[in-house]
Amino acid sequence: MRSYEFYVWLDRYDHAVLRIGDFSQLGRVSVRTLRLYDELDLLKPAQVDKFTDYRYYAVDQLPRLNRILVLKDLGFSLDEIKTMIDNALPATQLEAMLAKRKADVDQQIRDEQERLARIATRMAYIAREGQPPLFDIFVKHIDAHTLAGIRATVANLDEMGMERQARLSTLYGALTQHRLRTMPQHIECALYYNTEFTDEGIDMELAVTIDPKTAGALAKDAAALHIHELPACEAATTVYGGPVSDLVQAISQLYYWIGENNYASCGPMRELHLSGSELDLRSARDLVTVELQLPIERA
Amino acid sequence: MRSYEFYVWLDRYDHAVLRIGDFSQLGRVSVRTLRLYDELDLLKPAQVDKFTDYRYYAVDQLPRLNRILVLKDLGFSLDEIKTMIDNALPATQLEAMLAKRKADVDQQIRDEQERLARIATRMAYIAREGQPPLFDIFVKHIDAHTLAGIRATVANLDEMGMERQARLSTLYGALTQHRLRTMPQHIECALYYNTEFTDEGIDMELAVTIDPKTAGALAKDAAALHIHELPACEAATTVYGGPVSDLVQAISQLYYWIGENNYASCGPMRELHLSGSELDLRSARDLVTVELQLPIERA
DNA sequence: TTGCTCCTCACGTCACGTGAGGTGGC
DNA sequence: TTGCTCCTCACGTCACGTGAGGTGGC
Repeated sequence: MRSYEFYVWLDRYDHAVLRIGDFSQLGRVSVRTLRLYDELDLLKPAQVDKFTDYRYYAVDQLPRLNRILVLKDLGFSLDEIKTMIDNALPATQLEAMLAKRKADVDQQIRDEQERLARIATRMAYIAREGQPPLFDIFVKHIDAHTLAGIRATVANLDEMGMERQARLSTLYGALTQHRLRTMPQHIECALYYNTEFTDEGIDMELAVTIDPKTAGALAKDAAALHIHELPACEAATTVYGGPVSDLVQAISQLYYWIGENNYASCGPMRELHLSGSELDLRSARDLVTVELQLPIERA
Repeated sequence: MRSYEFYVWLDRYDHAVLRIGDFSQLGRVSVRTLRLYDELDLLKPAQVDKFTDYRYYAVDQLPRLNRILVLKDLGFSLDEIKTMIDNALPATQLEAMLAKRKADVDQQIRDEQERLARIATRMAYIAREGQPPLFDIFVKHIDAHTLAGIRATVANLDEMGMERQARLSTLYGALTQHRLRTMPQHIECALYYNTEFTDEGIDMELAVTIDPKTAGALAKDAAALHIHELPACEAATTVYGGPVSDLVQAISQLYYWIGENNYASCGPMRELHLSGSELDLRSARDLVTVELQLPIERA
């Protein structure tokens, strides 16, 4: 064959040994990648020139390279691949690793599909309203809290403001009377027990978070107060900043959003007063910062 | 309210200004994250103590933080979020960005689903055979090549070896006779034109890659040779290393794999002789390294 | 000799987590 | 004064890409 006038592949790499550039082309990886795999002991060159440090690879190293690439493609890290290849793991262990990988990918697909719904919701909003949503809604985990509150039904929206301030006064009065020590960072909040948005017969509670350790004693002392545990939950939440009067928009947006994203509410909506007590409000045009939490579950 | 014996939230943060730790708890992000967002000008503290460099945040900065978190959750980078928030982009541009994001997520879901199939294939193999596959198969893009070859039908497997070596001799003879200069790294290969695996009436071609620039002249000169372009394609590929006699296992695995992963073959299978010319083989037990490429399309 | 290939650092990527080492605030 | 919180570096993450600066091979 040496007499042919064209270069036969074997002429150049007589013992089927390739320089790194040629091996990288055959294997469809970068030279940098081969150097990295060498360094990580994932794939060492068949030989290394002791004077020039040139790396030389044998063609029959391709299967090993391909095994690495396949496992990488399945989503394993180079570290995991090293374990899988070097230790010749038993089949059961390989199956376990693959099963784990499969579960992870399954989960990731579900996550991406939910993300897709959230993107679609936002796109629909902008298409409809011509601007980004005023309230950014997302799901987060809410820890359990212990509350001391006063629950009552308000006849309609007109009476809401007065009613609420009256209840709050009573609440704080009772707390003072019983010399209550709450959590250092207690938060004032309102709960809405109606299962959907309504403008009359509003069943609500005004409350503050209290130290669960004192809850037992308090329950006996202050019978007027509703002492109860608010369970931990997942909730669609948003922080509203603006005049009290427009808070209702945020609330309805929240209900709309959970519908779009395939959730259903599963508990009273919680309204946290972040910018101070509602007792300090003088007008519906006063600015407040309020966090809304709507407990949800998959519909 | 100051007279209450418990700490009211407003007592501590009189103007609803929080230290970084408290703001990070309210916003459900780490302190480190807030510092980063400060540095990136994504969310600057409402005020910074000029002596201590303490960062102080206002409660009404929560909506901005949440907007950042929501956009991050949709998959935007902090850089993109900065553009979206700072420049008050027009709705059309926001929609375009969201549409792009949606397309990306769509694609990612499809990718992950295909990955899932590949994982399942491998799991099934290991469950069935008790060991990882001998040949690692994956899909890659193959560029177009120009070939000079000799096509013939081989009656059955017994005659295969002799037939092939005879054809190859003819091929190399013709190339020599016409003083052909091929690509420096030309590769010898075999093509299988039967659309599925068969052991008789095998329609095949033995060929070498040639420089496309010389293909025209060659076609006139060497009428005995089949000069043609092998189109670019996607192919399921594997590199087989071992005795020639077991190569057939790799071939059948390849066909099995594409079925499992919902592909169909769409062209003749290509067999590249990586470890040298088939002419040098003396026995079916000789070791070879061969790359198999099976052109595919979605079934 | 001229290109071309190879070599070894070493920085950059992305969004933080995790110390180290030091200081302010109640 | 003692914890607790805050501060600023600065390294690590993961799998490479991309030069910089220098040398071997045909």
